Amino acid sequence: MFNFAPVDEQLAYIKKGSSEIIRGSELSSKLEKSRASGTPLRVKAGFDPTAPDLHLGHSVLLRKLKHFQDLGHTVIFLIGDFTGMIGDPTGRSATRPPLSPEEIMRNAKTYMSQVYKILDSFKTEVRFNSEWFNKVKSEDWIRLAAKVTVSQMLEREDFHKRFQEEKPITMHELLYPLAQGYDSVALKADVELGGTDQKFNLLMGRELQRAYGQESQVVLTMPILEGLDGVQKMSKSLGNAIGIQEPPLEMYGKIMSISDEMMWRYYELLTDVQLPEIEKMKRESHPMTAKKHLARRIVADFHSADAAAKAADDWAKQFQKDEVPASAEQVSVKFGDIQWSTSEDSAASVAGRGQLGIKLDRLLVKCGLADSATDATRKLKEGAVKVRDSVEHSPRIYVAELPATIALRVGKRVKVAVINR
RNA sequence: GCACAGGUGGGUGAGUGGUUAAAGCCGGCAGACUGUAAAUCUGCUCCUCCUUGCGAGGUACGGAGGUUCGAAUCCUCCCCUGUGCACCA
Repeated sequence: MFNFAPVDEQLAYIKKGSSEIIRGSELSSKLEKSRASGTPLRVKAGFDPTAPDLHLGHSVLLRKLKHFQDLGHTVIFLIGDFTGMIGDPTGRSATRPPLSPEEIMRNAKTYMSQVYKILDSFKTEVRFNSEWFNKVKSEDWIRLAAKVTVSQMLEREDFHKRFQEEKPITMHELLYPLAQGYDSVALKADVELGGTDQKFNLLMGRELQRAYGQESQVVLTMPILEGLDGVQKMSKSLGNAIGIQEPPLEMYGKIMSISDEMMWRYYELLTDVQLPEIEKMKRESHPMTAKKHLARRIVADFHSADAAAKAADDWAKQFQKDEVPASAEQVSVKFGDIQWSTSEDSAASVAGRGQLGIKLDRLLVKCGLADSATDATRKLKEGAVKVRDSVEHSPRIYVAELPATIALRVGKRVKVAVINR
């Protein structure tokens, strides 16, 4: 039997960094009971199966789940493969095509390989909500839907707002909170974690559990981490995310690019550094030093201390010293795709010099440094492109022989093109 | 089903027959500045091609047709969204 820590110790650990606990008193009594009976609490968190690329925003929640594991409780990692068909209507409503069982399994695997960077795989119960929803009959849905009123549903901020603004709300979206709430019933969850934006759905779980004669779960919300812009929530689709699988240098660089103000929030939500220590750094450290420390710390969490040290080094080269970092991404390009040989005379003049003509705009596109040839041309005009450390305006360059290695830079981004026959 | 109001570039939102590839703002990118950033200032922000030019072409204002020398702008039909009406007659 697991020897649970005293309840107030557990409470303090759980509360740290969390946004809201509904209700604290219920959590205490659940912990009390759990400790007395030696039964771990069932702590649930649901995840969407369509977005298997986790980022630091997700890790805020995962870290809290880990805390529960540390305390000896059972974490249920719920993959919403059924609810994924609806798609949480938060924000834009885009109907998603149902995933095939194979896709779901594949996504689940990708998920877990990432999740276990934070969670303890031995203490995690992975479930899919299709497990029970596939058995639910039409009449069960009606019974379920009968438990909640329309006005209750419209209390949800997102629905309310769209209703007010005369924007579309489809029926199936209303099913989402219902389904998520029912998950808690099916799992007999004691606690459910989610972002503050999930509050409504989480509360629906409480409501439904009560309606189905269960003790209501405790709802624990975590703050939503802002992305690189420091304003909007971190999300892959907003393009302001730091993925937990990103290479060390990229991860390090992105963390360094957040604002000084945001850095403290990241400290708070993404590291185990204690608040007093954070306050001390705020007063005494140079912001850049503190940020480097943060970046290094987070990279070390997802990669290794060595990788983090190397990333720090490379970053300094790339951004501070204007050099090409050792781990700059290499892109291999076929000469045939970028050669300059359309007109006879130019080919001759090139041949005359014994050099090979390369169309820079295409090369930039191939390397992912420009969106299109037109875009590349613009960037060249702007003087944003550096080839082998010097600014290049001309759309073509020459190399003496193949294979050739060329360091390309557009703004702060650096890539190394390896050109082959 | 009927009536009314809408559907414009990544997002907002102007634009009601002709220098409109489409204002302004936001976002994004780049340059200067710097401590990586933030702030500020400046430039850019549909695609293709090249002789890189205040170049040439091609696409673009829900969809399809039409009127016109010329349409995001007018007409027709269709699709989509929202609102109201609906029963008691």
